[in-house]
Amino acid sequence: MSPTVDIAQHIAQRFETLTPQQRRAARFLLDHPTEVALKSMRELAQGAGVPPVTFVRLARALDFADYNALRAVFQGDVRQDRTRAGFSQKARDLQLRSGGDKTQALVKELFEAELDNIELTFSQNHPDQLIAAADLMERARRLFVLGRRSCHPTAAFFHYVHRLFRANAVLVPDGGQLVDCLRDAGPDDVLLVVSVAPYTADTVEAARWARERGTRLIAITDDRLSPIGRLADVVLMVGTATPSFFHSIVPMVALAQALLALLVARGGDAALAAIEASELQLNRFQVYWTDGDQEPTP
Amino acid sequence: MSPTVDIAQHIAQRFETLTPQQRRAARFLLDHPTEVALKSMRELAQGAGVPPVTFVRLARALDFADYNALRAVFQGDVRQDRTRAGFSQKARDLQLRSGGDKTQALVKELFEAELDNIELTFSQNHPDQLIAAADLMERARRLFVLGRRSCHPTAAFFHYVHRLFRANAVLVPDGGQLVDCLRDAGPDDVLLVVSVAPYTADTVEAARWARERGTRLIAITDDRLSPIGRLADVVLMVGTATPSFFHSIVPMVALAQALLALLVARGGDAALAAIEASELQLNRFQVYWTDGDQEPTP
DNA sequence: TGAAATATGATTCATATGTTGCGTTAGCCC
DNA sequence: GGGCTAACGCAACATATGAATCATATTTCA
Repeated sequence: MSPTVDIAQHIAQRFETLTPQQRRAARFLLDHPTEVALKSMRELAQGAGVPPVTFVRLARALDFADYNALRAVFQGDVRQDRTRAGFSQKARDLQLRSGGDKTQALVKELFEAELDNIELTFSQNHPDQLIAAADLMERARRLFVLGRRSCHPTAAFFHYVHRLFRANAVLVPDGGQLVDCLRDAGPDDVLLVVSVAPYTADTVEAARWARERGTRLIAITDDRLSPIGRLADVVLMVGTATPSFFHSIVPMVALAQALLALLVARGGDAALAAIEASELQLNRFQVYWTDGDQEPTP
Repeated sequence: MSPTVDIAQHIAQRFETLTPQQRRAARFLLDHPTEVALKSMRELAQGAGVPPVTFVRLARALDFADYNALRAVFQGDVRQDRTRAGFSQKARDLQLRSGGDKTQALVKELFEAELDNIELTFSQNHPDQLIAAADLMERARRLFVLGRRSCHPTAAFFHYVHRLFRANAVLVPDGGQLVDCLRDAGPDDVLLVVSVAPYTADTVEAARWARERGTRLIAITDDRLSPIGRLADVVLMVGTATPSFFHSIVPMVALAQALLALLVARGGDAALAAIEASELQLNRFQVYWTDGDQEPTP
């Protein structure tokens, strides 16, 4: 795990306790980790739009002896990344005909952005975090799955597949009042929430509600410091960048799929048996189209 | 190792002209490029076993204005490596390899499969096909969007975003009878259908129905020869391979997003104005959460 | 060998950096 | 509104840093 994750988690945990200016500085740290390693405090301060002293206070607030100790973490990351990753770059060429067309260029960019998103998603989330999420979900009495608006499809997909091998998932509908669904959520339950900026107000509310009730929270989100990221027991990060006007949900879907795969992989025979039963049922109800030369792919 | 190559070559060329102590310092630079970027001259001097001033003299001997200019080269390398290769593939490979865990291997495979899926998707679909699909949709009176079961989230997402800039899309609900929705579909309408094997029976039916009525058909599917692929005016191909037990919907989502981006890019000012109106409306209804200390990062 | 030229490192200096102290401001509770 | 606490930022401080100076050591060549 790139250790930036550690410091990021630490910052996220303490984020509530930080003062507004310190939060601004903290955001800057996470947004520009390399600069932190390289530049001086005063330079960073200028970039972040805060006085230098804020970084000193931030370091202390995060239990570092001094600012140098904090910076040392970021410098350590740089060293590690460089020694590990080496310096070469994977040559990636989407073999689009060199049309020179603007539209073709756009399409190419769109797809490269998705590749980057997936890469980013899987580098930002150490398998241990996925495993931690799977742990929580396995032990859950009920698993509420929540995603509003553009995030709802991801939640719905997760729920659909999840129900193939386990019956305790509840999909919170996209319309209507959340509280109707979450009213009796308790400490034995888990809430999987999917949300990226801009965060829908009721999703934030739901996260707080869950937190107050002791319900464990797993968040698929784009900002550790967002209200949802801060509250979550497990944060799974996604990048949403794209040349399009609308954020990408590809990384969320990819994460959701990875979680599902993990759950089944760990669920063993019971999960497999459940899946088999689901398939039988679907076949029995003639859900799928059949043809002479066609056979149902598993 | 990319741009460090430049400085390395430069040093190699001048190496003969350097004094013995400067050579020692120069060797140290090339052996520890990351440290040069991070540490102070004095610290390096200690590590290299030369007095600090040697680095100043070395910088001048290499035609740099001062030591800072020399160090800036190394810092630039760090930045470049991190932003571009940075957290990417190779680092991740090594990370995962170091664990040796089976679960980690699974996670790695899952993500690599998605990368392959995206690449495959974009190599299988020439931009012209996306453009053809966009053409059809633009001219459509109504645009029916259909996806059953696991493909429904993709359809729903497409519909949600599409409605932000155009009002003529109709999402066929996942439950219930298709015919209720498509009854009056005609030759001026377009049906966007998302379906991969195993094909749900009613999706196939819907495709036939549309075809009979003269409704144009755009298919996001995994097989050109499937009943849906055969009937479609435009086929957009997706790969769905994954080590998971369930097929991946990531490529469909990526395609859907690409289509949306194309539609907006071609929609011009009208589309942008519609999006703006949508945003205003959402803000007005206070859909999104707002925070005081939040500010747009530069 | 001896003188000139070069190389080297200790010392010093001006500046940059991280930190501290203190006065001011802003928010909050009674 | 008044009193209180927390937050903030300016200015001063001690230290660290890069560079200049100069004396000494080493090399070079007659």
